[in-house]
Amino acid sequence: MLRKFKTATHNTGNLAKDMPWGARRAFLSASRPLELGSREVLFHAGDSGDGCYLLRSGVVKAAVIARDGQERLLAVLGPGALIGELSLIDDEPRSATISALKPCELMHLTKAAFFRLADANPQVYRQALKLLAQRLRGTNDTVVAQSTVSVSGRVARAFASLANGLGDEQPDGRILLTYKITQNDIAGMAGVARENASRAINDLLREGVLSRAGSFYLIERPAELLDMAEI
Amino acid sequence: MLRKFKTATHNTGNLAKDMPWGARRAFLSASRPLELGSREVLFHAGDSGDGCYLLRSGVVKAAVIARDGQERLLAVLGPGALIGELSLIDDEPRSATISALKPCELMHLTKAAFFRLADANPQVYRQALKLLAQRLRGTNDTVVAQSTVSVSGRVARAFASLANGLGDEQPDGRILLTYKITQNDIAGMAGVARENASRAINDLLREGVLSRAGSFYLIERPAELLDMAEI
DNA sequence: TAAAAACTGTGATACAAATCACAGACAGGG
DNA sequence: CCCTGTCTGTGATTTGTATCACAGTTTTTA
Repeated sequence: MLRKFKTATHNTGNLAKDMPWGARRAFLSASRPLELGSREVLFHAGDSGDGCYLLRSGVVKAAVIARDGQERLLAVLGPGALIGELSLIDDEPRSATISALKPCELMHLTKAAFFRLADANPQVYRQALKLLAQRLRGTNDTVVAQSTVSVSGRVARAFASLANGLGDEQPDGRILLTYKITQNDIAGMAGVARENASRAINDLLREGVLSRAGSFYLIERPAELLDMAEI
Repeated sequence: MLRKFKTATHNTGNLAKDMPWGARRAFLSASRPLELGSREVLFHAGDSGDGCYLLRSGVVKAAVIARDGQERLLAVLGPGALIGELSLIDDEPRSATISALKPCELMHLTKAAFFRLADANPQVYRQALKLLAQRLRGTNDTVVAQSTVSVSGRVARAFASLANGLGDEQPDGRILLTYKITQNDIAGMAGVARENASRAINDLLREGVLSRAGSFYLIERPAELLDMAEI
C-alpha cells in the first residue's frame, strides 16, 4: 500500500531531509556541483556510470523507454532526491534515463568518495539501506497496483506519487504540485495511454478531488485521492 | 531488462552464494534454525516483524493479496534466498506474505544481531546494499514490463524469474524447474488471469520453448524465452 | 481406494483500455 | 505578432484480456 503523504518523502528518495547533519555536510564537501538545463539528460539507461547525484534544486524525471518506444516514468523527483544510486552500489549500467524537467543544480559524488564516507561512518550505510528499502516497497506496490487497480486508480496513484516529489502542503491540508506536469508524463507514470489519462484526470477534476491553480494541479482532497489509489 | 540466467541469482536475492565466507559463518552462528511445513505461513503482510531469514532448503513464495482478493506473487524463492530484509532495515511492517511451497529449513537472524554483525564488518553492509539494488532493478523492470509486454511475454517472464529461484541448469544448457509449479502461481507472477496463463503456457509448449519433464517444467530454449520476456 | 478437492484446457462472451482521428487551445521562438 | 509545434479533449472503433461456464484430469486426504 501507498504510505501517507507525510512520510512519503521516503518513497521518492528524499535523502537530504533525512540525512544526519554530519553525513550531509560530509556529502556536500566531498561532492562536486553540476548544473543541468531544461530537457538536458543527466545520463541514459544503459550508460556505465560512476557515482550518484543529489538534486539540490529543480525537477528531473527517471524514465525507461520500452522496446516499442513507449516511455514509462518511474518517478518525478524534486529537491533533496538522490539519483543514480543503483549503479553506485552494484556497478551495473544505469537502469533508467534521467532528464531535467526544469533547470537543476546537482551535487555529484563519486563511488570512491561514497564508500570512503560510508566506511568512516556506518550511519551512511544504514541510511542508504533504508532509502533502498523504501524504494523497494514503493515499486512492489506499483507492481501490484498495475495488475489490480483500474486506469483511474493508477492515475490517482500517479498524482499521489507526484505529491511526494513535488508536493507543497498548504496550511489547509491541500497539496500544490509545484511543477506544470503534462498529461503525457502522468500517462507515463500510470502506464496508460495519454488519452485515457486525460479522461481520468478530468473525472478527478469534475469530482473535485483535484483542481487547477493556474497551470499547476492542486490536490483538494488528499485522503480521497489516496483511497482511490489504494491497492 | 532482465539479466541473463547466469547472473540472475542476484535478482531473487540469493545471498548465500555471494556472501563472503567470514560473513556467512558469522550469519549462521548468530542465527537460530527454524522449520516450516508445506503451506505454512512464515509471516503475513502487515505483521510487525523482527529480523530476517535465510532459506537453507525448500521453496517459499512472496505474495501480496490485493483489495479484490487477487494474489500477486512477487517471487518464488529457493535455497540461499534472503527473506524479510525490508522490515529488518526500515522497521516498517512486513510488505508481503511469505508461505512455504514445500517444507523449509530457515535460519532466523534478529535485527540486533544483523546490525552487530554489519557494524563489525562493513562488507555485510555492502553486500546488503548490493542485494537491494539488484532487487530494485528487478522490480523496476517488472513495472515497465507490466504496461509494455503482452500476456504471453509476461508469462515467459514469469518462467525466467522462476528459473532464477528454482532453476537447475543442465549440462546441455536447458533449465529444469525443480518444483511443481501451478498455473495459478504463474498467473500470479505474471499478473494475468489463470485461464490466459494456461493458454500462454500451452503456446510455449507447442513452440517447444518449454517442455514438461514429469511434473516439472523444463526450459528448452532459455535464450528464446528471455527474448520473449524482454522489455 | 473412494470421494473430495484442486488443477487444467478451451470455447463463448463481456468489457476495459488502446488506438485512431481530429479539432481546438496554448506556448514559445523567430 | 504570427506561426509552428506541443498539448489537450472527446467521440468512434478495435483489440487484448478478463470473465464465465464447464468438462476432464490429476492430486490429496479421509
